[in-house]
Amino acid sequence: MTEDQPIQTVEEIHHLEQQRRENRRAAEDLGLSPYGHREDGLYSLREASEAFDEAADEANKSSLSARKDAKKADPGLSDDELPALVDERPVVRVAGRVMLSRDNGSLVWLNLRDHSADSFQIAVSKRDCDEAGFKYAKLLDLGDIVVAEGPLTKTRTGEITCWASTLRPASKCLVPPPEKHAGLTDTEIRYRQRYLDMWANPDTTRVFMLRSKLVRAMRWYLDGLGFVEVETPVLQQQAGGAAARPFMTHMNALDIGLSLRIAPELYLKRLLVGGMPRVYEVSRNFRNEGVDKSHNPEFTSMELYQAFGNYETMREIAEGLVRELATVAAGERGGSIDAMPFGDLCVDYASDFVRVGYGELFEQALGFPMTDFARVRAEAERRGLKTKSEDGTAFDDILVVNELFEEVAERSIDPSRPTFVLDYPAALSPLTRPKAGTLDDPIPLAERWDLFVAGMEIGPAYTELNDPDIQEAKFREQLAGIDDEESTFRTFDEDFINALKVGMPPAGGLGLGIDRLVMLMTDSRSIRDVLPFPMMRPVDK
RNA sequence: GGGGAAGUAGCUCAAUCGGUAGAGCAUCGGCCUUUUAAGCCGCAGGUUCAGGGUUCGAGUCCCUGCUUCCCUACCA
Repeated sequence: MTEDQPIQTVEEIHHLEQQRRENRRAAEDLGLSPYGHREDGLYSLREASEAFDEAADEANKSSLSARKDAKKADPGLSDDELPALVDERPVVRVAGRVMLSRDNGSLVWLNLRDHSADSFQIAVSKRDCDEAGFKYAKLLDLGDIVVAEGPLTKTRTGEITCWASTLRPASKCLVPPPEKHAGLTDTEIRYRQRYLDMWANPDTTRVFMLRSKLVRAMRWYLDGLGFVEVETPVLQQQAGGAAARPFMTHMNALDIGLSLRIAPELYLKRLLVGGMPRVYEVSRNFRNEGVDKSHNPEFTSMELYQAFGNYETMREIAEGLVRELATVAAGERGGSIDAMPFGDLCVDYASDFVRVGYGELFEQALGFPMTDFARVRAEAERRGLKTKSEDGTAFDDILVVNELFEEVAERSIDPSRPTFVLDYPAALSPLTRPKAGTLDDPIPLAERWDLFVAGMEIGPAYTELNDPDIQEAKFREQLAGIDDEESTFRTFDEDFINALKVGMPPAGGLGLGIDRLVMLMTDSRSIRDVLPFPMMRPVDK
């Protein structure tokens, strides 16, 4: 095995990679280290642009032309006898990936890219750059990471440029880069080789940077409200807190089956029982379900619980929090929070969010009250919705109401106005406190809301149930298969019941989908665009 | 799950009715000290996603499979 073929044989290496390996070797022969070393005091490319000094550059240029004129007038003058050379130009050392190279023979122009700037120009001239640096400029490849050092000047066309006195490699790019103008558009390569996408398409990186800022802003906001961030188990013996198929795994030491969590809810509530008054968790959840442009098998939610709060408390927090995130995003991207672009929409986060009751919205959209079950059933059948289960038994009236609601009423919400839909039927939210005064109504209500933005469900909130007997009865009810509705629990968590028996204060709970919020704030239409590494089907080779 | 589109050189894309697979960029060789997708001259680069079928002949038509994207349904 030679140094040039550590893994593959020469025949298997693409000739473009082969060429790059040869160029790397040629740089080594110049005495340059192809993979670089520690660099202190590097300027970011943006900082380098900002460090440019117009006056110093002008002074340098006029002193140069004065010397030239003097030389022309009297060619016999020695350098010492010419007017003094003035050079107060700031000198910077920068690093970046080579995006473009224009070789004019004895002068090579490079455009570098880094995290701070998409393009910054370096001039490598035979006259002013050291010999190894100049030779290296001629044999570097697009995609290489380089370090350049030199004074800042402006070219004839007015572009701020680092006029290199030295140039050296910092890392080799052995892979042929995307086309320099059209760039990388193949979505499959963009997702599978995100590192390539990120430097070819700087907007991709900007989305991830903004995502980080948004999550930090969320933590800052909640900390300011007195919430404490906690971490609860990802590996659970029974995955509860939501209705979803979990990923299963196994622990060897204890020889037990474990699930990856589908929601942090039941553990966060245990902390309330233990006496923590306000807790939240930024939680990676895992659901063994399908993949599409708004679903990834692992996704991030933020759940919070506040002792002695209720769903109204949660509404105030959610509205303030979402508006805060919009403010951060608007500040970063430019624009204002009363018209945040999302696809064809402009979403208004500045005005008070819309609040509408479930029943109210139903009646507005359908034209008759949801308690008119005969019309509900007739309308559902007219629209071809499911009104009975596989074995022919008719769905409960309330399930049919909800089918219609999701089909018609949910779609009637103005997508450009964040909207809270309040007071869901209690039958649909078995783990929620019933709304006082509605117990004897034809459709008893629960203290729950859902927040919709741009047609997406961003998250629900509840006044939580803290009566252990009712909770236990609900658990058993669902386990018995009485309720087929999907948004229900399917596990019986005995220890959680015990925790409620110990006594949980009345509380409000809130869950927000972080990925979806980031989609809204970054104008991304697919969840894959806000996840650095979305789930992809493996490719066999 | 149902429907639609796509897959051709490293990248971005062409290829008319089924008739010799092309271009630009990148690479390689040459020229060039103020370029901006630099320019000029020249060379090279292909398992047309995979497998089967029809045909004298298939990138193109048919079948199967793989992958990606879009629409639709569902979990957030």
